[in-house]
Parts: sequence; C-alpha cells; structure tokens
Amino acid sequence: MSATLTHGAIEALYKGSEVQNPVLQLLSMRTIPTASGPPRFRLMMSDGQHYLSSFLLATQLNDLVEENLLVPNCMCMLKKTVTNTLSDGRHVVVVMGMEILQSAEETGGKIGNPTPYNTDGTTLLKSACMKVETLIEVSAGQLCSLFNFADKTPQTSVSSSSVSGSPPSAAVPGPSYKNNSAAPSPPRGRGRGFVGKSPMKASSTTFSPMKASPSKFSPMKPSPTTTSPSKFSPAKGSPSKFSPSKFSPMKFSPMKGSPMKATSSSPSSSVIRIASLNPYQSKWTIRARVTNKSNIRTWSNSKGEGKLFSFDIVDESGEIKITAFNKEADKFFPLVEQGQVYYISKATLKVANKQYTTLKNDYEMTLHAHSSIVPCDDGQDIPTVHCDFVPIAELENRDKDTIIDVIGVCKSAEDVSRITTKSSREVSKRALNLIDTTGKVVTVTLWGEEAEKFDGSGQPVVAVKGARLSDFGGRSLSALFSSTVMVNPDIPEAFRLRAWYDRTGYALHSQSLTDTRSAGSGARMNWKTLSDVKTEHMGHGEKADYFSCVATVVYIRKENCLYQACPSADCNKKVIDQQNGLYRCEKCNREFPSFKYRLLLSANLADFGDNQWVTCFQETAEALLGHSAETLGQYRETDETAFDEVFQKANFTTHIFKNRVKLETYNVSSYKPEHNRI
DNA sequence: CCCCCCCC
Ligand SMILES: [Zn+2]
Repeated sequence: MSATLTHGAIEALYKGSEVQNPVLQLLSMRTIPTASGPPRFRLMMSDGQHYLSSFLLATQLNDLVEENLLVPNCMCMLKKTVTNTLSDGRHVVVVMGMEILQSAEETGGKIGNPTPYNTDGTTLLKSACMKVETLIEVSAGQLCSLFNFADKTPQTSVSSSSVSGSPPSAAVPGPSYKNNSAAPSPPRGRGRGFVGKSPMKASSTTFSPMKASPSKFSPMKPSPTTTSPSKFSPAKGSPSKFSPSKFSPMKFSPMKGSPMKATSSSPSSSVIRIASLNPYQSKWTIRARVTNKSNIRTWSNSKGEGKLFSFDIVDESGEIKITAFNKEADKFFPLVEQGQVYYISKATLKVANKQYTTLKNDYEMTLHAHSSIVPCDDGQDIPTVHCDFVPIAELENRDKDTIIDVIGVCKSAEDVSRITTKSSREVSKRALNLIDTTGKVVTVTLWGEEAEKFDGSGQPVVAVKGARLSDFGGRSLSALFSSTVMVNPDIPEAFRLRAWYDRTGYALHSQSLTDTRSAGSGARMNWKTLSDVKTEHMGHGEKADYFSCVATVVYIRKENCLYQACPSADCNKKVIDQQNGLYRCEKCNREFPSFKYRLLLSANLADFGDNQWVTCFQETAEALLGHSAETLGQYRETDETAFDEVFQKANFTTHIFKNRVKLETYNVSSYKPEHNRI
C-alpha cells in the first residue's frame, strides 16, 4: 500500500471537525516529563501541507513507541482521536487509536514541505510547542489523571484494535475522528448482545423486578409523574430537544462555547450519548435511563472501608455503570430511581476493570460531590430493557461461564434456603425451573434478597438478564450481582410465553437440562463412611470435596459455641463488648446497643468405623441442638441447667450430615455439615 | 474507593 497524506487533516483535527481516518506523517516526537507513571509522548504530525505538535499519544499506545514502530517519518492513520480544549482555548489532539501504515524506511523522509499550522492567527511554531508543554501543568488535575486511569487498563479497545492494525471492526465503522465512536467491546467470553436493560419500562403492576432496592419495585409508567425534590428541579426548557442523534460529532469535541444556554437548572453542556463518553472530556451531559440499581452496601478491606451503591444506565447508544461512594451514596441513593430517565453530568469517567464488569463499556462512572443527576420527565424515547434471550434448548450449545439472558415460565421453584459459602458468608438461595417453548427446562438459582422475595405462585414468567451459565448438573444458570431478575416483565416475549404455557406448554412432557436428582434425593449424594473420607484423602485437592454420611454425635463442645455477633442484617462479625452497654463491630465500624447470638459449633461425629471433628455453622447447629441461637443465648444467660440439657439431649443423636471438606492449615480438616436430619 | 457472583 502506498499511503498518501490527508491534506487538511491537521486543521480538521485541531478544530475538532470530522475527518475520516486521516493519514499523517510523524515528523518528530518528544517525551514529556512526568512525575510518575508511564512516559507521555508528544507528536509533531504533518499532513503534507501543515504540521502541528499539539498531538499527545494516549498512553495505551505507548507500545508503538517502545516497539519502534512509531518513529519519525513513518506514516500513520489516526483511528481515534479526541480534541480537547483547555481553559485558555488552546487545543490538544489526544491520539487514542492509530495504525502504522508505512514504516519510516519505506517512506524515506519528510513528505512535501509542510509549514507550521496557524492555530490562532499568529504563525508561531514556538507557541504551538509551548502549548503542549504547559498543557500538562495547566490541566494536570484533568489530563494527567485521566491518562493515569487509562493506563491501568492496557486492553482497552483503543489499543487492542489499533495496535494490532486490524481493520476497523464493525463496531467502529467509519471515520476515525469520532469522539462519539462507541468504544468497541474487547473480545471477551462474557460478551452479551444487549444494549441495556431497564426492567422498569413496566407500565403495569404485573412487573416486579427483583433487585434489592425498594425503589425498583415501583412500576414505571411511560410518562412518569416525577416528584423530584426541589433541588433537583428538572430543566424547564425541555432540553430533550437536543436529542443526541441531532448532534454532529463536532459537537462532542471542543469544550468551550457550549451550544446550549446554561440556565441554573438545565444541563449546562451538550447532551451526548453514553457511547461517546471517555475520560478525556469532562463537560458533558448524558440523558439515560437507570437500570439495575443496587442497594447500599458496605465494604471493609485492607485499603479502607465505606459504603456504596451503583446502578447502570442505558441510552440508545449503550450502557455504563455508575457508582457512588460514602457521602455521595447517601446523597444520590434516594434520588436515583430504577427505570427513571435522568440528565447526568459532572461525574468522573474511569477505565472499567473488565475483570468485574459485564457491561459493554470500556469505562465506568463515579459520582462525586458536584455531580448532577436531574430527572428528565420526557424520556420515553430512551430505551428500556434490551435482552437477547437465548432459547433454553440452545443453552446446551453455549460455553460454560457465558453470560446470557434467559426467559421462561417458572414451572416450579424451591423454597428459599440459607447456605454458607466457602468464605463463611451466609446467603439465601432459591432455585427456579424455567421452561420455554423449546420444551426444555433449566434451573436458575437466585441469591440473597432476590431469592427471599421471589414468589413463584401462579407460575410467573421470569426473565433473567445477565445470568451465568454453569455446567453443574449438565447445564444450569446462576444469577449474578450484576443480573437483573424480572418477574412477569412487560415485554412481548413474556406475553408470548404466558400464552404458550397456559394453552399447551403446561401439559408438555418437558426435559430438563439440569440434572435435578440432586441434594437429598439420592443420585447426587456422595455417600461416604468417615473412614472413607480419610483413606480417600478427601479435601486434599485444590477444591473442597463434598460428602454425606450417617453419623452419631458423640461430643459437642458447648464452650465458646455461642458468640455475640453484629446485629446488622448481613454482618455476622463478632462484636467487642465495650462494657458500657455498647457492642462494637469492627467491620461496620460502629457501636450498637445490642448484638445477636450466633452459633459456631464444634462436634465430634462417629460412625461404625471412625470419628471426625466437624464444624457446624448457624443453621446446622440450630438444627442439631433443636433451638435457635437466640434461645440458647438466653438459656446461657439465665438458665444454665436448661442450657446444659440442650447439649445432653443432642448428644448421641444420629443424623444425615452433608459435609464440605477442605484441608486447611496443617492437619486440620474443616467439616461442615450443612444440613442434617435423623 | 467496590468487584461478594455464592450451594450442590
Ligand atoms: Zn457489623
């Protein structure tokens, strides 16, 4: 290929006008001193007529320099750029994607006789050079930090698609000058073909999405009557007429001189699409619908602690996750309503950690003190749920761990039960059996509140967006934290399924993809004697082993079997008695006037050939002892005889124990009977 | 700044 330079591209790029995949020649390159982090490269580029040194290489493209591909005189196609305007009006062109078309050797030298591009009426190369240098200092808070974010994720679409030199993918068609170019999804197994979801499109009360926050349960009407708090008074001037689709890409780039008049309450900058968001620009407003609002959750780890909630938003271009921490969590949680459309601005973009996200966006958003979320009362044009439902029969052909959307009639549902995870967290679970018109059934497991609140009576249609396919029992599904569970969603697929099931489906001799002969009914029980467990070295592998046994309790340690735990709902951490009527939870980092009792029981089990120490967590211990932890706590405080009696009664009782076994430090196995009965 | 995705 003999490349030709795109005359006029320098001016277009500098001004932020649209230009199709411009081809430029690199004339020179300089390293910009940085205090920390990877080096930054400033490029002087030529289009054969003009040259300009206001180009900055996004750091995810630094490889091109380090591998000596991007060297002076080479010719390159700029596939993704963003033109930023600094507060003083100067521009800088951030190169986020480029392809080397021709090496320096092949090109042979400088093409043409380009002159300095006149950026502001005075032709001064020197000033152009100065600009870029000061840029870093002047807007250090802005650009540098943004670069840092970008650097954390080497596999952004920008680097992966352009460094490899692959042709533009279908996801990024057309011009390279596109602030609004939707960041293409990197290849990943979890990819899903949906744009976004909003269960709350629901215009009828039959719709009840199952996600934690109470606000999610309020059905949305197509034209919601927003009762927004006064400080969030929606814009009066109907900003929605600035429909994103009417905006040319040009609008997305120069940041000064917003075309919109900013009033006190209306969005003060251009309404752009979610797909156009990137960390290099900060003055934007998006208009989008809230989906998947979470509850407020606390965390505590080595780096600190706090609380947060998150939600996803969707518009016609894509979706993005938004998180609010601590103060902002408290501030925005009550204002953000599932299904509602908002103008959102002044939030911080950062590169999303692909390890965690199932959303199709390379970035995610964090709200901060000055972020603005204003209800939009005429958001009917903003899409709601978009699911790519996979027919249940088709799940047989999908790979394990794929994230999929599924819909079916809930033929039957387990009762909710509590289980203890490997990390000793307790969680509720409930398995549903969904059937669709393929006549196949699959088991979907719901967790936590969704499991608790699920009501399977009346065999509702259930849709799960973003469930993970597992190979357990053949094929089964599990809801994730990021999943949305919708009961009787107001969507055509649901109506079709309802009609089908009520007419003929109910009588169908269905086949399950999930082997349901599990837990309790025999086939899946792994029966062992306590002696087997030892001779077979169960629990010595990487993963835990599971077995069931019939055994008799021969000893129960009643000392230390009860502890005083944090009273908050999902925190079972042991509290510290402050001796002043208050109990401190280190995890919640606060004191409570009360605690709850929890059981952690050490017992010795014996069968005809051997014996074994096991640990029984709360539910199992309560079943074994026949009393709640709370009752036992009362006994211990007030009636020691009654307390002792409980243990005596439980001793020498025989049960079926279901155990998890995993070798822990040195020779101590932790056996966890999770369920037992005589 | 989270990021738990669980159970058989
Ligand atoms: Zn606590």
